[in-house]
Amino acid sequence: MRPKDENKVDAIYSATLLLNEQLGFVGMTMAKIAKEAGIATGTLYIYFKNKEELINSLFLHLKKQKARNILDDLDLNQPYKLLFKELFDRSMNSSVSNFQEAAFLEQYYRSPFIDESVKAKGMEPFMPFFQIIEQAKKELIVKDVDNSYIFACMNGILNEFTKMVKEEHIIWNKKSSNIAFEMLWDAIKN
Amino acid sequence: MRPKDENKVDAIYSATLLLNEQLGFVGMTMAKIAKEAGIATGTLYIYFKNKEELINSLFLHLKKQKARNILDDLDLNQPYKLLFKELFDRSMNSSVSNFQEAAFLEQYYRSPFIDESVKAKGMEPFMPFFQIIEQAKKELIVKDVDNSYIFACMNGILNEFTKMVKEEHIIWNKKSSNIAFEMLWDAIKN
DNA sequence: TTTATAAGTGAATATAAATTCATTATATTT
DNA sequence: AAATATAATGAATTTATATTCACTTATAAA
Repeated sequence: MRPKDENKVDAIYSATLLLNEQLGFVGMTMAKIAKEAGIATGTLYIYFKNKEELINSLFLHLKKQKARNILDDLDLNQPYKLLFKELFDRSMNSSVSNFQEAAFLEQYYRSPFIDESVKAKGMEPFMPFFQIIEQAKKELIVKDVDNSYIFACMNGILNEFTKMVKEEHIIWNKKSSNIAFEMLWDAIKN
Repeated sequence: MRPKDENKVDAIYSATLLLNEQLGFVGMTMAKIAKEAGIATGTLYIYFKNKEELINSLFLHLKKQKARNILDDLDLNQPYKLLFKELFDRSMNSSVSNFQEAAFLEQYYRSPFIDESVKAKGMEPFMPFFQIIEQAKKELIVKDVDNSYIFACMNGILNEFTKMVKEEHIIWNKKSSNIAFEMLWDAIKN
């Protein structure tokens, strides 16, 4: 027998992300994905049943990767402000160095390919993050508002700063990340 | 002669927005748009040269509409915090009651249909808004940081709250809008 | 009324994309 | 080294979508 070349999955994912960044889901055809990945069109169908499955697999892959980037080896025994700064920096670094992810998610969430159960599964790796917010609220560090509000502020600010950095309206370095974080912290701190 | 029925343009825009909301640009075909608008496919091509032109026209239409919603008859002679609250409420009301707009823009900005000159033209109606921020910074009301930072915070928080409201994680009323605004204000105030 | 002109139609055509499949190439196993 | 199972290929097929066009209908002007 001949084994599958698991590098190909990565190549396919990369190609898909690149094409999405450039042209969105509309411009992302199976033929172009294959060409960009350096394989034949038919080979795509050896690794994925069809386009829908390819897209949903990539979605889960990105979610898991992001959760790892943000949560792996996180030191929980530090003052909350530092902990949130750490989370903020990790999120920004992950988003900025992997901007294609955000671009992909935007398209995914409003596409005919989306699978609601897959979407829900994508949240699972982030559970520890929600627990941190809960705990910070209990200890009166963070505003006593519904989780959604905290979440909206963090996510919203993160998303927009990522875009600003990507569009080169902001240079991302220690100074700018401190300014940005202080704004976020002011928004959510008690 | 027979005149064009200008109501049809509105019907086409509405149909396009609805389809985009449901299925994104991928699921938005000319045949479906026509059917949803209650006209024949061919009629679309009387009002718009092709799909690209339809999409770019709709983009400009939405931008102008939003600028009107936010800026028309704005009372500039009030304390800055109230002025920003007014802007925040108007933006949220406009976004929430017209969520399809945000969904459309998300897809538009990363599609093969985008026309950079049209995109730039879409910013024009918002110039007065930028001037308000500038002035508030001069008067030391708002943090003395680059405009992009202020903008990222406002936009980010607005976007995320809109999504939260749309996904029914937050109910939008006087109370919740006050909480949300206080978070935003804390983020940008000096 | 009649006529001229453009709107409106939807089936037909052209184009493009997803998927299949007969065939070839390659890595394991015996 | 031969046999075998699966990966890989890319042209052919199927399916979907944008656009056109011959024709019909509605309206304004004559």
